[in-house]
This record gives sequence, C-alpha cells and structure tokens, in this order.
Amino acid sequence: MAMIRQPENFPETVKAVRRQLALSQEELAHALGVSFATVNRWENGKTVPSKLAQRQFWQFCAQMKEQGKLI
Amino acid sequence: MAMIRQPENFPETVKAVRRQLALSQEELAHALGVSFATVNRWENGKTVPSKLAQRQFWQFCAQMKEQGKLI
DNA sequence: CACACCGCATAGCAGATGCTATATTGTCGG
DNA sequence: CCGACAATATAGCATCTGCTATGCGGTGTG
Repeated sequence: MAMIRQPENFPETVKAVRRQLALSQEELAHALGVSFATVNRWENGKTVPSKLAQRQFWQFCAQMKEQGKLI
Repeated sequence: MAMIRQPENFPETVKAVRRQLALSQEELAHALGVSFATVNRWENGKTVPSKLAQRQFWQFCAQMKEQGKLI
C-alpha cells in the first residue's frame, strides 16, 4: 500500500491554500516552481500532480504554516 | 533572458553527484522524489529534467554541500 | 556450473507538464 | 454602457514522467 498522502479533494485544497495566501494561480505556480497551466489544471481537476509536484506542494504548505501564513 | 542554470553536460553532472554520494540510481531517485526511470533517462541523455525537477536537483545538491557530503 | 541477486540500460504506454494561444469572466474608471 | 485590464478557463502539441517489463553484465553462493 503505502500511498502518497492525497486529500479526497485535491482541487479544492489547492484553491483554499492559494486563497488563504492571497495568491493568483500565476503566483502560486511560481512559488512552487511549476507553470501557471499546471496549477490551473490541478484546480480544475484536469490532472493530478506528479510525485515530485505533490511533495513540493505539501512542503510548501508546511513552510507557510510554520510562518503562520496558513492554518 | 533569465535562463535556468543548466550545465553544459547535465547527464555527467548527475552521474558525478550520484557517485560522490555513493548512491544507486534507485536511491538518488528516491532522495529526489522521482522514479528510477527518470534518473536513468537523465544520466543517459534521453530526457532533460522538468522545471520542478531541476529546482529539486540543485536544491538537493546545495543541501548535500552544506552537509559536506558533496564538493 | 547453475542460480539468485543487484545495478544499470532500454522500451512502451498512459498520464502530467510547459508553452502558447485563445476565450471568458469579473472589475474597474471613464 | 464601454473599453481596458487582470485573473481564470481551455485547448493543442511536444516533451517529460511513472510504471512495468525485459535484457544484460557482474557478484556471490550453493
């Protein structure tokens, strides 16, 4: 088993995180090191993040939480 | 311009880094959060790393240097 | 020698990504 | 209302990635 942590609803999670941080899709994409199109596709459920992108996303969230910018 | 840093010979760089750290392709892949096939393709010049993968690779190298594990 | 591994190379396929271009949807000031 | 602008949605195409399987040389170990 040993699945990668993935919330039931990844698209909503990305949107929620992005809005808490008051970032545009473009800005979040830059912060994560991916393209705007990629973040957009995640939020609209067109694709699911790659292994590395998932790691990067959760790591980013953890950092933001450490800084108190994210609940 | 603002290009992404990319040595003349990425395949050789990956091999060199990996061997200094005494890791197998499998182990390096795991450390980077990508698959074995991906590291293997980088080393054999079959593909060039994605934007995010490049960031991850250089960040990993920087960490290893901080720890004195890499020159 | 036969056998089981391990590390590495390679291939095929489905899905993800980067880039570009083109809508669409607000939200302003005029 | 109208034009301008930013943010978002969507699409196509080339490339990258993950997964699985296969082959191949080297290294034990019986």
